[in-house]
Amino acid sequence: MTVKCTRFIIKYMVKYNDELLNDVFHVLSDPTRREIIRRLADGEMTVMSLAEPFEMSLPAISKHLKVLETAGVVSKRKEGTFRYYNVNPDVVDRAKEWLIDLSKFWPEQLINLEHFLDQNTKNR
Amino acid sequence: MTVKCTRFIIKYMVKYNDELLNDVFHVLSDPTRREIIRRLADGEMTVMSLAEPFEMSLPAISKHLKVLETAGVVSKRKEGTFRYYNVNPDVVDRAKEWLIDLSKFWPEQLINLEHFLDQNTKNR
DNA sequence: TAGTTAATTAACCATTTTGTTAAATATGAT
DNA sequence: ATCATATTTAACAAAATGGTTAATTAACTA
Repeated sequence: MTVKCTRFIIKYMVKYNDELLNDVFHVLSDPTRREIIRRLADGEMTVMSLAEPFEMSLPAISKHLKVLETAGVVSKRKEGTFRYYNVNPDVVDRAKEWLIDLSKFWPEQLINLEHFLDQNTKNR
Repeated sequence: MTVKCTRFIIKYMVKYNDELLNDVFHVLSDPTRREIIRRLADGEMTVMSLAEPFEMSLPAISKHLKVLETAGVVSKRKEGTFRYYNVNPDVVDRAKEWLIDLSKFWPEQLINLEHFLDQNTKNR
């Protein structure tokens, strides 16, 4: 089977898994992009309707969508002049899995809360 | 109870929860910082021992630790000339919770995998 | 006191990020 | 062909990021 490459494929079929995490976490560090992802979880949307609740310009949203697409977090489907964006849950879930795996190694929360309070009462 | 303020408290007691997520996800977008967090999950460490496996300079590590500390992801404890860094699991877990909450609204994975393949075979 | 060690800060630099406005592209409708 | 609509690209600017080396601070040690 031949697969026409998107940015996503080009970037991640070849390289380390690390970079996918870099990009997905970077995607998630912006509140606009988090909101876009949240809304796409309800189903595909056009750029215009995605942009509607935000105060920024359309090109700004377009750029965010490119960041999301490059990270593999969304993909798009053409229909006339419209682009319908979809989220790719499996890609976002890599970040979730990383965090879940990490938390398996947490020491008990209570001890750490203690530590934290110590930090914020005694020391600089 | 009076609490002497750290960067963390100053920043987040007052402001939106959104900013905590911005910062925690930003922290996680860097592989050096992810590795630091991973290693701190095994217990506290000094800057020197944290820096040891990395190829970058000590000040670079110091900066990463400040980013981590400002985001509330780690805190430190003084002992002589040493600073022992600890991870604050509860703060990292906010990111995990956000992703877990999000994934409750995912449509079924299969349908989205289909979508994804469509994207990468038919369209530009 | 002088020296050593651990860590941070300062000053700097290249690159990336995130927004802007204006122009370009592409599709559908008249 | 022309026009309107949806979206992207270009060109630009300010700020943030992530690294460097050199200098500074702080605590212990001889």
